[in-house]
Amino acid sequence: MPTDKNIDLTISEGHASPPPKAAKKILDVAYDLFYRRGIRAIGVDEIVKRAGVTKPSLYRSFPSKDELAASYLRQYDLEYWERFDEAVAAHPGDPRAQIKAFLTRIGKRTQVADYRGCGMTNAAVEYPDHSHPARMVSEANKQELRRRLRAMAVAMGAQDPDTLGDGLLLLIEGAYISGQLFGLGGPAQAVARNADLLIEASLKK
Amino acid sequence: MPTDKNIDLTISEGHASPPPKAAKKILDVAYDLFYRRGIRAIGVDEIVKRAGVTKPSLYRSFPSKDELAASYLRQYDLEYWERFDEAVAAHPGDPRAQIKAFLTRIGKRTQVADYRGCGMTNAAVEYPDHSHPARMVSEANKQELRRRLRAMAVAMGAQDPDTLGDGLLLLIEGAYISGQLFGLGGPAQAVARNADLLIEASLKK
DNA sequence: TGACAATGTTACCGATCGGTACGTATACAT
DNA sequence: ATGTATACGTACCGATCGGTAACATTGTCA
Repeated sequence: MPTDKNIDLTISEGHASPPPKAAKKILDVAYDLFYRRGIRAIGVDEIVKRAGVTKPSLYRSFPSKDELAASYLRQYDLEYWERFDEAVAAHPGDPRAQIKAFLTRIGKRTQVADYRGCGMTNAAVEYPDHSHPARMVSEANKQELRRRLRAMAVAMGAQDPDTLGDGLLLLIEGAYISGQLFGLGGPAQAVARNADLLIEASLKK
Repeated sequence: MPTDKNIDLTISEGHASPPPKAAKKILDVAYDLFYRRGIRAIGVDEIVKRAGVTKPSLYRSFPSKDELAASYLRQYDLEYWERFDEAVAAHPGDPRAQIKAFLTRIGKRTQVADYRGCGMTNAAVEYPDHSHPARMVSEANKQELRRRLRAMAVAMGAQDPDTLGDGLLLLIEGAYISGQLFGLGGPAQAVARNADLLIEASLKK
């Protein structure tokens, strides 16, 4: 079947053909609009208009709006773990400092006007149906987050690593949500402090 | 101006006229659909169909879909504080036990299939615009939650009550979100345990 | 019996939704 | 130059969106 839609947006290097420029523009615009205003709130017409392309161009690169939303989240996923790994790399062998660095960054990020939380979390709220393409990306991302946090709780020497890992996840999700709910001066700025208290209380004596 | 739409759904007692039956049916159905599937995902046509009424009936009782959504959240708000006050009343003068009771209940509630989190939180995610009627109800509810939690942190004798109150709020919001993200066996079941650890670590020595 | 308020009925509005049939322009290899 | 493939644009589709106009029907109370 020659109906292979070009979802793979890999930028071909050097001499190779630098293909679908439209697809990249579309995904960039969709990323911004979906994140800031919500997926359901944005129609494909607005996306193609802002991207300076036309609708058929969108549907040549993406099989549906739902799949475009999933692509947006896959991009979000990439950048999410980049940020996560930066915090980890900044404190080699010190998981507690890694967590603190990651949460301090989140806490800061929530303290800007019109902060919109986590794109993954938001997408899951918008699409309760577990079979929706966007939600599946979101759920996979969160499972991975849970896995990493629990592993770090083990490395920290927690009495009950699963409980601590999950507690950290709750604080993080709480920061994402309350960041967009309260705006400046909200509870999210206290996330790193509370996480550190929780860690301290969870270590083996 | 005689355009007083009947948003007040007070049930008149006894002999008084038991008016708008349609409005109640509409709000009940809207409540269920908005909560389970999301506000943006549900059209007014589906609401009136499931309620067994017609569209003009809806627009005689509610000025717009947005206002119907706000009414849904006002109802949600009422029931929310009912549940909160139940946990408080169960442990008079013992804020720590009150929190524990409230969070244990949340933790249990999240452990059912197709749990959909907090209607207030979800609405805020669906409507980033701060001027949207539904979002305004949601934000007011969360401000009140923050106020109460901080007051309870004071009553518990926390070293830094604002930080503890906000930490509890983060855990709660995290439970709402991860409850619907992870389904059974998710991190939300650990919310009460983590809250208690955090409280213990936050008290004056 | 008459008046009023609440609900129902039917039909409609313009706007927007996600998605597509089909013709055109451009690039490159031969 | 010509064929071939790929990318793009014009114009359109049916369905649904939130919302309304105009009128008929019902039940209640005076």
